[in-house]
Amino acid sequence: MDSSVKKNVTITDIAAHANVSKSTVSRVLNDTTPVNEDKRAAVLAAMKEMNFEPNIFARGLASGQSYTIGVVTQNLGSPFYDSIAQGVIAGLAKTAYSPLFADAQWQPEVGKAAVKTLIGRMVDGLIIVGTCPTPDDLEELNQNIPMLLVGTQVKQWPDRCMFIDNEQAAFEATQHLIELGHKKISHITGVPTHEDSIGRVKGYRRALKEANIDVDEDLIYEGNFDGESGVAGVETLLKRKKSFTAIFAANDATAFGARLALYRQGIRVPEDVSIVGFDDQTEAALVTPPLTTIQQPGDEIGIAAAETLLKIINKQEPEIQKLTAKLVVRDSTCPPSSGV
Amino acid sequence: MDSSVKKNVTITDIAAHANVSKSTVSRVLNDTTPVNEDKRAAVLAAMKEMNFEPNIFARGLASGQSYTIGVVTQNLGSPFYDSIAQGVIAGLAKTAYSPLFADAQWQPEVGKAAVKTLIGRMVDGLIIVGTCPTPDDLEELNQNIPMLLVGTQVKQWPDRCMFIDNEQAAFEATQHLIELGHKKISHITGVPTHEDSIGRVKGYRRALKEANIDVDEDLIYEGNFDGESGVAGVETLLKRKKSFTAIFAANDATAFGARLALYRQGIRVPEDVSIVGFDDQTEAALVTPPLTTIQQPGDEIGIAAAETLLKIINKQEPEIQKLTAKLVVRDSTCPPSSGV
DNA sequence: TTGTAAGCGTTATCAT
DNA sequence: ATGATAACGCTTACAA
Repeated sequence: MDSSVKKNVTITDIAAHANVSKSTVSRVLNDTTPVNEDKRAAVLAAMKEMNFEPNIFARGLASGQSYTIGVVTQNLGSPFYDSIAQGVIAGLAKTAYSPLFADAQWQPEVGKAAVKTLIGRMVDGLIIVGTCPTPDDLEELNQNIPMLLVGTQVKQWPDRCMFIDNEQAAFEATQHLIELGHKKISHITGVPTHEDSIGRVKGYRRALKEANIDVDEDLIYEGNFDGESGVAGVETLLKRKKSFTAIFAANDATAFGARLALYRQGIRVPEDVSIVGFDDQTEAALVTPPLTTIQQPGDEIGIAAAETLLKIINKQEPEIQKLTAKLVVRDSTCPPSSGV
Repeated sequence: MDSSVKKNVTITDIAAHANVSKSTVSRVLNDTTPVNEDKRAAVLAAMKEMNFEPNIFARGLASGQSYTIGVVTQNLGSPFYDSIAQGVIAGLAKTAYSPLFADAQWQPEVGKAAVKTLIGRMVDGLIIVGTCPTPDDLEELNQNIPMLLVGTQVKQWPDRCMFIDNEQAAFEATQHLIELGHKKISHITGVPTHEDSIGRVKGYRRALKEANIDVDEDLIYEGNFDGESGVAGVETLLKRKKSFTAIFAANDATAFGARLALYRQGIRVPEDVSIVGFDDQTEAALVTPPLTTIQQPGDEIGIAAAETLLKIINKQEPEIQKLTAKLVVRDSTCPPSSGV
């Protein structure tokens, strides 16, 4: 709690105080070479007494290490990605590393700039949440710096991606509906080009196929992961006059939107139409009716990502954990009745 | 799309390429001294061509500045605080500064450690989201480093806090209900000791008082800002057998919880009970019925905070903007009928 | 306006 | 095991 604004204490000061050379001080600081016990003690004492704190810039400049992890986020306010970011912060909290954030706004250009900034800041590794740089850029990156893609799947880098099996999860979501007796199941997709979305569509189709239910393309609506597309999806479906008794939405936001559109038409959930979402964001348990959804543990993913990246940085075996999503059944699904 | 992995480009390289000295390159980089237009152009061209990115450590070491802003967050997954954090990222995006995050988990101890880490990393300024260090710690901090508290109000530092007028906003929320004809209005509070919560309670009381409605203490339930407390609040209210026709919830999450509890009891919203929330988080517009709430622009607050802090750092006039919240009327409120 | 050169506080490479 | 000393990349007097 000393306030003095005097010059910062440097290893040179410590060296003088402990009667050793700068190098020795550096050695005890980094534990890189054996140092005699008495000298080490003297140095440690001096450091304590003088309240020494190493200058991270000098350190970084000289060593090339920054003890900083760059995190590229997508400022879409998506609760899932937010929770991943929070997880990364948590995962790094007890380590010597700190997370440095930059935002890509879902734009490859911006993402590229963000990465550039981060690299300019000499980050020791990169966690890219929700993709964004193009595969080419990624390829280039991956050779220069330890990197991990999180919350999404990029084919090119199976061992550098941390994601859940979207297809399988979507399969289970759809299967849940089928087991309840539904046959006319609609799917409102996410951004069609997004890997996650593609996987979920696949799972949906596979579940239907395995149950010998023909896929009716008119029951599939191409959305974009946000609430509005859920609203639009239901409105379109209704306009098409196709009857359906259930909806599998690509994520919770979409599910909320779909539920709202049904509400406006006086169509009951789940009595008339069942809904399954994807993400299990906080609100899923609070909406009416509480939403049956796929639980995707964003924070755990973030924590695991941080740990894994640190291992990669320290040249340990990467060991990508396979994170699993699971179905959480709440009140938005039930056996079909009339349908709509 | 050049891929070469060669050594990083330094100002020395740029200098050579542009036929000037290192100093000149530094000058155009920092805009600190006039430089001839042709040389400046040559330097700029070289920087672009060689894809130059200044090394932040070298810079920091030489100048004492880090071009880094420390951001202390509260990992509560609260959408409001998340959006502030996103806003800070956005506000810093186009500047030379980058945000360095650390998490305080709503614990003063952890917050203190977080701040220490950040300072050890020589951040040029500190943005503390949602408070956490104790006032004493803050006092000490404020003298050593430019600092801004965001999304909350701490009496001691009126000119270092960026927050909306909670009392006024709550007043308007309650007034809206009163104008619709409600007289028996319940309030489910946030964390009782939290400044924001205290302000909202005050606004609620003032609105009732100005309308000559007696405050019924039994209609006030002490919650804690999360969904569960909304559920518990309504259950308690119902158990107390006090009738009420409207609820003003301390935030949206609480409102969602309250709405769910009512739903479970078969009590309709808004026909039987109107609800007003606070925050206008994304889901507020998607729940059923869409929630009338106070719109608190988290991202704008974050952006403004970043800009303000930068001004403080650069010794310009602080000029704390007074950010305003406004009522967004949706479908969860209507004139009272029977009530419950 | 521009260039030279001396730091900034560490780490890393040599010898010793 | 320890100590000089040269980097690391940039800023900043000080000269010119």
